[in-house]
Amino acid sequence: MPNQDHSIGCSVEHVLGMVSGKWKPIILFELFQETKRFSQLQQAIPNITRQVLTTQLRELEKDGLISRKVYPLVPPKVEYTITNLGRKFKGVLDQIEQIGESIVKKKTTLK
Amino acid sequence: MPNQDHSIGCSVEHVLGMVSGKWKPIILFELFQETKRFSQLQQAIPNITRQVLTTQLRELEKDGLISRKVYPLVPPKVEYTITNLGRKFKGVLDQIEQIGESIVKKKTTLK
DNA sequence: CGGCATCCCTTACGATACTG
DNA sequence: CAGTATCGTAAGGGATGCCG
Repeated sequence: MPNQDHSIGCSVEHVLGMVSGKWKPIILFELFQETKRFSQLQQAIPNITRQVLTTQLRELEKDGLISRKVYPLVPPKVEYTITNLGRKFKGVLDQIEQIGESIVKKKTTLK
Repeated sequence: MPNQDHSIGCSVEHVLGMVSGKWKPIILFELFQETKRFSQLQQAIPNITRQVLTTQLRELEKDGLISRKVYPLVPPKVEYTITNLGRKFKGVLDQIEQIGESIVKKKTTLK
């Protein structure tokens, strides 16, 4: 059943929600570069608490955008890697970034 | 000052917020097609209350994605039109829609 | 090191009733 | 027709403390 109606809008809403967390775009930008440990993400993103970082990572993992690998060591070591699905969002976020720049540019031009 | 740090993530977050309202993508899809009246949007989007539709439209207008034209008539007539800035989001939303489809396809393949 | 449990606060969203 | 005003609820995010 091909959808012509609002199931389209519905799926868009769902996918949009996958990257709409307050810190998710930043986390993804970090992981687009390379696989990183939890502590590396904490350092790369100051102002985020462990609790919130954990939550956002869990959601990204649940939605299949990143994968989580635990090394059974003491002390613990956990690595987060972008998945193929997660990589598909790079184009989207880059476009959004460009729109952001065009808005900033327009603002400065106005003054 | 060219930004290498998180002002990038910050602007992305801001732009993302512009389209992250629960109904905003749907509203934009409607207005990508053509200028529409308030009542047309209501009919096109069942399940949305007037209050919420009004709020989302006001936010889209405030962020410059749509423009609002009031015809001083009785009964009132108000038209909403996508702006140039708003049109820039078409590519983003189309990409997101494609990702959504790829996810749905993968799910059915798994079963 | 990388969590989870708990509490709090703000915001988004929604239902309903009234109005120029 | 196209709103505003008011109220209620739920979710997202944040601060802090404990744990294997």
